[in-house]
Amino acid sequence: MNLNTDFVNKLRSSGLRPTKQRLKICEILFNTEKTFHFTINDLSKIISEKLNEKISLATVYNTVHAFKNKGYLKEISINSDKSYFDTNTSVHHHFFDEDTNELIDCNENDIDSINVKNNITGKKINSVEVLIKVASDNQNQN
Amino acid sequence: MNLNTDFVNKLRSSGLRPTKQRLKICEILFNTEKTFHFTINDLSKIISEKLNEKISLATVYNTVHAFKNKGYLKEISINSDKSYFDTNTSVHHHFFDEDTNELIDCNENDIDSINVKNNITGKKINSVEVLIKVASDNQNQN
DNA sequence: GTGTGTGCAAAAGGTTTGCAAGAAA
DNA sequence: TTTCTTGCAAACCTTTTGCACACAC
Repeated sequence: MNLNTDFVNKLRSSGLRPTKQRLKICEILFNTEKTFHFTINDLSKIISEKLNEKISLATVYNTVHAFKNKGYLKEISINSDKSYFDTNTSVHHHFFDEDTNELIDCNENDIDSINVKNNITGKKINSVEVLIKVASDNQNQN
Repeated sequence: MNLNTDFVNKLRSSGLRPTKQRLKICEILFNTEKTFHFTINDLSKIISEKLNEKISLATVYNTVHAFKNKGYLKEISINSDKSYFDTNTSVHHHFFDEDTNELIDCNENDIDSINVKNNITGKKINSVEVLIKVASDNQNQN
């Protein structure tokens, strides 16, 4: 299977050993045309549903963090009880639907690129994220 | 004391009973010239240091959430293990220093106002927040 | 064989909840 | 006296840790 070889190379090239578990997680995360958002919990469920085997939670956490550090995943800044990750690592922004807790990608043209005119001295900008919180039009939040 | 009366009115006008605990928390949060950022834990510490009495954690959580729902506080979207709140409820953006976990207000002129050209159908935009993550210039984040 | 990765269970940390006692209306 | 609020402890949930075993090289 070519894909598997691709993933093996991908992992190897970034110094991660291509273990069975990591390859399975690669398949789930990167073997789709569309990118998507997930929480660790989501991913854990997908693993146990799609594959008929279980990967330890600790390993899922390890792997996701390793992938994030290697730049294969992006963590999204939302104030939530859980962490959201994105398989789309390009610069883009998000809508967050407060009714459903759903994250939706912004199209590139939906927002002009952000120009940060002043930065903190001595620091380098790692990322600029825009989060647009939306909710049902007729909802009166307390 | 006038301030106290102000806070009593503020609370009453939004349907919150002006209890001793809520008034104390008002004093800490709103009786300063400068706005500031805090976590529940920060606030709890300030309470036990500044006042010589203790307010139960549950009450602090209750109060902060009540204030947030009434629009007296803003919750800031950061991906962090804790929630950050802001006594500055006007529209503004933030730097987040990943070295120190410090939140810093953007000046209004640092970023042009964001124009969201397309919204999700049937939803209303509640907020548009920009988070600029910065870190030390010579840091190599593995 | 050596070093890295996995899995389990336990621990940690922030937040929420249930309920009885207390305070405001 | 009725309703809202407080306080405590326990519960909850996500995430991290320690350690023994297994796997990759």
